[in-house]
Amino acid sequence: MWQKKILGWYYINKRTLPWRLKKNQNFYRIWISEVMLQQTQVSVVIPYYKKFITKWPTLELFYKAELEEILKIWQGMGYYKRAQNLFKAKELLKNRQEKIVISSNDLKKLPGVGDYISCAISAILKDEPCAVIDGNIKRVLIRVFGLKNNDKLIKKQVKEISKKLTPLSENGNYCQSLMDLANLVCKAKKPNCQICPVFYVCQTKGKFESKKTIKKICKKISVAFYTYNKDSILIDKTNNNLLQSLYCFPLSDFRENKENFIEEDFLNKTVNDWMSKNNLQIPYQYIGEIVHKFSHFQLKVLIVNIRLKNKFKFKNYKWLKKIELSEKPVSSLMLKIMKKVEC
DNA sequence: AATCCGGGGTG
DNA sequence: CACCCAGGATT
Repeated sequence: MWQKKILGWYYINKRTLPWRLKKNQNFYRIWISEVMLQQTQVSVVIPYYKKFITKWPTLELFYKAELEEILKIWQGMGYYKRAQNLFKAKELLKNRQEKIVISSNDLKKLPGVGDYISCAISAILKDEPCAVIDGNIKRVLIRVFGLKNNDKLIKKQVKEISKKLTPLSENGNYCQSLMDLANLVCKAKKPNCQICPVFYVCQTKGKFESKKTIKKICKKISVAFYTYNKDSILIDKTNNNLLQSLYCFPLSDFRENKENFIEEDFLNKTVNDWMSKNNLQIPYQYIGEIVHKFSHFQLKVLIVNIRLKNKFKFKNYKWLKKIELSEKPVSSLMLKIMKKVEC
Protein backbone atom coordinates (compact mmCIF):
# COMPACT_ATOMS: atom_id res chain seq x y z
CA MET A 1 0.00 0.00 0.00
CA TRP A 2 1.23 3.43 -0.99
CA GLN A 3 0.89 5.20 2.38
CA LYS A 4 2.49 2.32 4.30
CA LYS A 5 5.48 2.23 1.96
CA ILE A 6 6.00 5.98 2.17
CA LEU A 7 5.56 6.16 5.94
CA GLY A 8 7.76 3.12 6.52
CA TRP A 9 10.52 4.76 4.56
CA TYR A 10 10.01 8.02 6.50
CA TYR A 11 10.37 6.53 9.97
CA ILE A 12 13.83 5.33 9.04
CA ASN A 13 15.03 8.16 6.80
CA LYS A 14 13.36 11.35 7.95
CA ARG A 15 15.43 14.50 8.22
CA THR A 16 16.14 16.12 11.55
CA LEU A 17 14.90 19.67 11.20
CA PRO A 18 14.47 22.39 13.83
CA TRP A 19 10.72 22.76 13.25
CA ARG A 20 10.26 19.03 13.75
CA LEU A 21 11.44 19.12 17.36
CA LYS A 22 8.67 18.45 19.87
CA LYS A 23 9.02 21.88 21.44
CA ASN A 24 8.35 23.46 18.06
CA GLN A 25 5.16 21.54 17.35
CA ASN A 26 2.72 24.37 17.92
CA PHE A 27 0.81 26.65 15.60
CA TYR A 28 3.08 29.65 15.92
CA ARG A 29 6.38 27.87 15.26
CA ILE A 30 5.09 25.66 12.47
CA TRP A 31 3.51 28.69 10.84
CA ILE A 32 6.78 30.64 10.90
CA SER A 33 8.68 27.67 9.46
CA GLU A 34 6.21 27.16 6.62
CA VAL A 35 6.24 30.82 5.65
CA MET A 36 10.03 30.86 5.60
CA LEU A 37 10.20 27.65 3.61
CA GLN A 38 8.09 29.18 0.87
CA GLN A 39 10.32 29.33 -2.21
CA THR A 40 13.36 29.08 0.01
CA GLN A 41 15.63 26.13 0.60
CA VAL A 42 15.76 24.35 3.93
CA SER A 43 19.44 25.07 4.52
CA VAL A 44 18.84 28.78 4.04
CA VAL A 45 15.84 28.84 6.33
CA ILE A 46 17.35 27.07 9.36
CA PRO A 47 19.46 29.96 10.73
CA TYR A 48 16.66 32.48 10.08
CA TYR A 49 14.15 30.21 11.81
CA LYS A 50 16.34 29.88 14.88
CA LYS A 51 16.95 33.62 15.06
CA PHE A 52 13.25 34.31 14.68
CA ILE A 53 11.96 32.03 17.44
CA THR A 54 14.76 33.07 19.74
CA LYS A 55 13.64 36.68 19.36
CA TRP A 56 9.94 35.83 19.61
CA PRO A 57 9.54 32.44 21.30
CA THR A 58 5.74 32.53 21.44
CA LEU A 59 2.86 34.00 19.47
CA GLU A 60 2.03 36.27 22.40
CA LEU A 61 5.53 37.74 22.33
CA PHE A 62 5.40 37.96 18.54
CA TYR A 63 2.27 40.11 18.90
CA LYS A 64 4.55 42.88 20.16
CA ALA A 65 6.88 42.78 17.16
CA GLU A 66 7.13 45.81 14.92
CA LEU A 67 7.20 45.45 11.14
CA GLU A 68 10.73 46.82 10.90
CA GLU A 69 11.95 44.33 13.50
CA ILE A 70 10.50 41.46 11.52
CA LEU A 71 12.06 42.75 8.32
CA LYS A 72 15.41 43.10 10.03
CA ILE A 73 15.34 39.43 11.03
CA TRP A 74 14.17 38.62 7.47
CA GLN A 75 16.97 40.65 5.89
CA GLY A 76 18.77 38.58 3.25
CA MET A 77 16.11 35.88 2.90
CA GLY A 78 14.22 37.63 0.11
CA TYR A 79 10.54 37.74 -0.77
CA TYR A 80 10.02 40.38 1.86
CA LYS A 81 6.30 40.39 1.20
CA ARG A 82 6.21 37.26 3.35
CA ALA A 83 7.41 39.25 6.36
CA GLN A 84 4.84 41.92 5.66
CA ASN A 85 2.06 39.35 5.46
CA LEU A 86 3.32 37.76 8.66
CA PHE A 87 3.00 41.14 10.35
CA LYS A 88 -0.51 41.69 8.98
CA ALA A 89 -1.62 38.22 10.02
CA LYS A 90 -0.35 38.50 13.58
CA GLU A 91 -1.98 41.92 13.97
CA LEU A 92 -5.22 40.30 12.86
CA LEU A 93 -4.84 37.47 15.35
CA LYS A 94 -3.82 39.86 18.12
CA ASN A 95 -6.83 42.07 17.67
CA ARG A 96 -9.20 39.14 17.37
CA GLN A 97 -7.96 37.48 20.54
CA GLU A 98 -10.09 34.42 19.87
CA LYS A 99 -8.41 31.08 20.09
CA ILE A 100 -6.98 30.09 16.76
CA VAL A 101 -8.80 27.26 15.08
CA ILE A 102 -6.33 25.01 13.34
CA SER A 103 -8.15 23.93 10.24
CA SER A 104 -7.10 24.48 6.68
CA ASN A 105 -10.19 26.51 5.85
CA ASP A 106 -9.72 28.90 8.76
CA LEU A 107 -6.00 29.29 8.33
CA LYS A 108 -6.43 30.13 4.66
CA LYS A 109 -8.03 33.41 5.68
CA LEU A 110 -4.73 34.69 7.05
CA PRO A 111 -2.63 36.94 4.78
CA GLY A 112 0.22 34.98 3.26
CA VAL A 113 -1.40 31.63 4.00
CA GLY A 114 -2.67 29.84 0.93
CA ASP A 115 -3.56 26.31 -0.10
CA TYR A 116 -0.20 24.82 0.68
CA ILE A 117 0.61 26.40 4.04
CA SER A 118 -2.91 26.07 5.45
CA CYS A 119 -3.01 22.37 4.64
CA ALA A 120 0.54 21.74 5.80
CA ILE A 121 -0.05 23.35 9.20
CA SER A 122 -3.31 21.55 9.91
CA ALA A 123 -1.94 18.26 8.66
CA ILE A 124 1.22 18.50 10.77
CA LEU A 125 -0.55 19.66 13.93
CA LYS A 126 -3.98 18.03 13.64
CA ASP A 127 -3.51 15.29 11.06
CA GLU A 128 -6.26 16.89 9.01
CA PRO A 129 -6.65 14.72 5.92
CA CYS A 130 -6.25 17.55 3.44
CA ALA A 131 -4.22 17.35 0.24
CA VAL A 132 -0.84 18.97 0.95
CA ILE A 133 0.77 19.89 -2.36
CA ASP A 134 3.95 21.84 -2.87
CA GLY A 135 6.33 21.95 -5.78
CA ASN A 136 8.25 18.92 -4.55
CA ILE A 137 5.27 16.70 -3.81
CA LYS A 138 3.93 17.68 -7.20
CA ARG A 139 7.14 16.47 -8.83
CA VAL A 140 6.91 13.10 -7.09
CA LEU A 141 3.30 12.56 -8.14
CA ILE A 142 3.98 13.65 -11.70
CA ARG A 143 6.74 11.07 -11.99
CA VAL A 144 5.02 8.21 -10.19
CA PHE A 145 1.85 8.60 -12.24
CA GLY A 146 3.60 9.45 -15.47
CA LEU A 147 1.82 12.75 -15.98
CA LYS A 148 2.80 15.12 -18.75
CA ASN A 149 4.36 18.14 -17.13
CA ASN A 150 3.32 20.53 -19.88
CA ASP A 151 -0.31 19.51 -19.67
CA LYS A 152 -2.66 22.38 -18.96
CA LEU A 153 -4.61 20.13 -16.65
CA ILE A 154 -1.56 19.19 -14.63
CA LYS A 155 -2.62 21.10 -11.53
CA LYS A 156 -6.04 19.50 -11.49
CA GLN A 157 -4.64 16.04 -12.09
CA VAL A 158 -2.10 16.36 -9.30
CA LYS A 159 -4.74 17.59 -6.89
CA GLU A 160 -7.08 14.74 -7.74
CA ILE A 161 -4.40 12.11 -7.26
CA SER A 162 -3.18 13.76 -4.10
CA LYS A 163 -6.67 13.75 -2.59
CA LYS A 164 -7.09 10.06 -3.32
CA LEU A 165 -3.77 9.20 -1.71
CA THR A 166 -4.16 11.36 1.40
CA PRO A 167 -4.61 9.07 4.41
CA LEU A 168 -7.45 9.62 6.88
CA SER A 169 -5.00 9.33 9.74
CA GLU A 170 -1.37 10.32 10.14
CA ASN A 171 -1.51 12.85 7.33
CA GLY A 172 1.05 14.99 9.15
CA ASN A 173 3.70 12.34 8.91
CA TYR A 174 2.50 11.35 5.48
CA CYS A 175 2.90 14.78 3.88
CA GLN A 176 6.26 15.29 5.54
CA SER A 177 7.37 11.89 4.31
CA LEU A 178 6.55 12.95 0.77
CA MET A 179 8.55 16.13 1.24
CA ASP A 180 11.55 14.18 2.49
CA LEU A 181 11.19 11.63 -0.27
CA ALA A 182 11.18 14.46 -2.81
CA ASN A 183 14.22 16.06 -1.21
CA LEU A 184 16.33 12.98 -0.52
CA VAL A 185 15.30 10.51 -3.25
CA CYS A 186 13.00 11.86 -5.94
CA LYS A 187 15.23 14.85 -6.47
CA ALA A 188 14.64 17.25 -9.31
CA LYS A 189 17.87 16.51 -11.12
CA LYS A 190 19.36 13.15 -10.21
CA PRO A 191 16.69 11.02 -8.57
CA ASN A 192 18.03 8.12 -6.60
CA CYS A 193 15.58 5.50 -7.82
CA GLN A 194 17.57 2.57 -6.43
CA ILE A 195 16.54 3.40 -2.90
CA CYS A 196 13.02 4.61 -3.67
CA PRO A 197 10.30 2.87 -1.64
CA VAL A 198 7.72 3.32 -4.38
CA PHE A 199 9.90 2.47 -7.35
CA TYR A 200 7.76 -0.59 -7.99
CA VAL A 201 4.71 1.52 -8.84
CA CYS A 202 6.54 4.42 -10.48
CA GLN A 203 5.66 4.88 -14.13
CA THR A 204 8.69 7.00 -14.87
CA LYS A 205 11.40 5.02 -13.07
CA GLY A 206 14.02 7.70 -13.55
CA LYS A 207 13.53 7.96 -17.28
CA PHE A 208 12.22 11.44 -17.66
CA GLU A 209 13.39 14.23 -19.84
CA SER A 210 14.61 17.37 -18.21
CA LYS A 211 12.59 20.09 -19.75
CA LYS A 212 14.67 22.67 -21.48
CA THR A 213 12.86 25.93 -21.63
CA ILE A 214 15.02 28.75 -22.76
CA LYS A 215 14.00 31.66 -20.63
CA LYS A 216 15.27 35.01 -21.74
CA ILE A 217 16.37 37.07 -18.80
CA CYS A 218 14.90 40.54 -18.87
CA LYS A 219 17.61 43.06 -18.18
CA LYS A 220 16.84 46.38 -16.56
CA ILE A 221 18.83 49.35 -15.43
CA SER A 222 18.47 52.04 -12.80
CA VAL A 223 20.40 54.78 -11.03
CA ALA A 224 20.97 54.94 -7.28
CA PHE A 225 21.63 58.32 -5.68
CA TYR A 226 24.04 58.13 -2.78
CA THR A 227 23.34 61.56 -1.42
CA TYR A 228 24.88 62.69 1.81
CA ASN A 229 25.78 65.56 4.05
CA LYS A 230 28.47 64.80 6.60
CA ASP A 231 27.33 61.60 8.34
CA SER A 232 23.74 61.82 7.15
CA ILE A 233 22.37 59.96 4.15
CA LEU A 234 19.28 60.50 2.06
CA ILE A 235 16.84 57.59 2.28
CA ASP A 236 13.75 56.92 0.18
CA LYS A 237 10.78 56.05 2.31
CA THR A 238 8.11 56.24 -0.38
CA ASN A 239 9.67 54.01 -2.95
CA ASN A 240 6.90 52.19 -4.71
CA ASN A 241 9.26 50.09 -6.72
CA LEU A 242 10.84 48.32 -3.81
CA LEU A 243 8.98 46.87 -0.92
CA GLN A 244 7.85 49.57 1.42
CA SER A 245 9.39 49.62 4.87
CA LEU A 246 12.76 48.50 3.56
CA TYR A 247 15.35 51.26 3.60
CA CYS A 248 16.95 52.25 0.33
CA PHE A 249 18.81 55.08 -1.33
CA PRO A 250 16.73 57.02 -3.83
CA LEU A 251 16.48 54.83 -6.92
CA SER A 252 15.27 55.83 -10.37
CA ASP A 253 12.56 53.91 -12.20
CA PHE A 254 13.80 50.72 -13.81
CA ARG A 255 14.22 50.83 -17.57
CA GLU A 256 14.68 47.91 -19.88
CA ASN A 257 18.30 47.66 -20.85
CA LYS A 258 18.08 46.48 -24.42
CA GLU A 259 20.84 46.30 -26.95
CA ASN A 260 21.94 49.57 -28.51
CA PHE A 261 21.02 51.22 -25.24
CA ILE A 262 23.57 53.83 -24.30
CA GLU A 263 24.04 53.64 -20.56
CA GLU A 264 25.96 56.88 -20.35
CA ASP A 265 23.10 58.82 -21.90
CA PHE A 266 20.67 57.10 -19.57
CA LEU A 267 22.82 58.01 -16.60
CA ASN A 268 23.11 61.67 -17.55
CA LYS A 269 19.44 62.07 -18.34
CA THR A 270 18.27 60.23 -15.25
CA VAL A 271 20.51 62.22 -12.95
CA ASN A 272 19.51 65.51 -14.56
CA ASP A 273 15.83 64.64 -14.26
CA TRP A 274 16.27 63.70 -10.63
CA MET A 275 18.19 66.89 -9.90
CA SER A 276 15.59 69.17 -11.43
CA LYS A 277 12.78 67.28 -9.76
CA ASN A 278 14.44 67.98 -6.43
CA ASN A 279 15.52 71.53 -7.26
CA LEU A 280 19.19 70.72 -7.26
CA GLN A 281 21.87 71.84 -9.64
CA ILE A 282 25.17 70.45 -8.50
CA PRO A 283 27.87 68.19 -9.87
CA TYR A 284 27.80 64.47 -9.26
CA GLN A 285 30.34 61.71 -9.33
CA TYR A 286 29.87 58.29 -10.90
CA ILE A 287 30.92 55.64 -8.40
CA GLY A 288 30.37 52.38 -10.22
CA GLU A 289 27.73 49.74 -10.78
CA ILE A 290 26.35 46.60 -9.25
CA VAL A 291 24.22 43.86 -10.76
CA HIS A 292 21.45 42.22 -8.83
CA LYS A 293 19.20 39.36 -9.80
CA PHE A 294 15.55 39.49 -8.91
CA SER A 295 13.20 36.59 -9.32
CA HIS A 296 12.13 37.60 -12.80
CA PHE A 297 14.76 39.97 -14.13
CA GLN A 298 18.25 41.25 -13.70
CA LEU A 299 18.97 44.79 -12.60
CA LYS A 300 22.06 46.84 -13.17
CA VAL A 301 22.33 49.81 -10.84
CA LEU A 302 24.53 52.75 -11.74
CA ILE A 303 25.59 54.51 -8.57
CA VAL A 304 26.27 58.22 -8.27
CA ASN A 305 27.75 60.15 -5.42
CA ILE A 306 26.19 63.50 -4.51
CA ARG A 307 27.61 65.56 -1.69
CA LEU A 308 25.32 68.26 -0.39
CA LYS A 309 26.37 71.37 1.54
CA ASN A 310 23.22 71.28 3.63
CA LYS A 311 20.57 68.81 4.72
CA PHE A 312 18.00 70.16 2.29
CA LYS A 313 14.43 69.11 2.80
CA PHE A 314 13.27 66.59 0.21
CA LYS A 315 9.70 65.83 -0.58
CA ASN A 316 9.77 62.05 -0.55
CA TYR A 317 13.02 61.36 1.24
CA LYS A 318 14.34 61.62 4.73
CA TRP A 319 17.75 62.01 6.29
CA LEU A 320 19.25 59.28 8.37
CA LYS A 321 22.55 58.97 10.20
CA LYS A 322 24.87 56.31 8.85
CA ILE A 323 24.93 54.62 12.23
CA GLU A 324 21.12 54.50 12.27
CA LEU A 325 20.94 52.96 8.82
CA SER A 326 23.03 50.01 9.93
CA GLU A 327 20.22 49.00 12.28
CA LYS A 328 17.45 49.29 9.71
CA PRO A 329 16.15 46.53 7.44
CA VAL A 330 17.52 46.66 3.89
CA SER A 331 17.36 44.32 0.94
CA SER A 332 20.32 42.48 -0.54
CA LEU A 333 20.24 44.93 -3.44
CA MET A 334 20.71 47.81 -1.02
CA LEU A 335 23.53 45.95 0.77
CA LYS A 336 25.39 45.64 -2.52
CA ILE A 337 25.01 49.34 -3.23
CA MET A 338 26.08 50.24 0.30
CA LYS A 339 29.19 48.13 -0.04
CA LYS A 340 30.05 49.87 -3.29
CA VAL A 341 29.83 53.32 -1.76
CA GLU A 342 31.58 52.08 1.38
CA CYS A 343 28.67 53.11 3.50
C1' DA B 1 -6.53 30.55 -15.32
C1' DA B 2 -2.68 33.29 -16.07
C1' DT B 3 0.46 36.42 -14.33
C1' DC B 4 3.05 38.82 -11.09
C1' DC B 5 5.86 39.07 -6.98
C1' DG B 6 10.92 43.00 -8.12
C1' DG B 7 15.10 36.32 -4.40
C1' DG B 8 18.65 33.58 -3.28
C1' DG B 9 21.50 29.42 -3.36
C1' DT B 10 23.84 25.88 -6.00
C1' DG B 11 26.55 23.40 -9.59
C1' DC C 1 24.55 30.96 -16.61
C1' DA C 2 20.72 27.47 -15.67
C1' DC C 3 18.04 25.55 -12.57
C1' DC C 4 15.89 24.69 -8.19
C1' DC C 5 13.23 25.84 -3.97
C1' DA C 6 7.94 23.19 1.76
C1' DG C 7 3.72 29.52 -3.03
C1' DG C 8 0.44 33.44 -2.49
C1' DA C 9 -2.00 37.36 -4.25
C1' DT C 10 -3.90 39.71 -7.93
C1' DT C 11 -6.48 40.37 -12.15
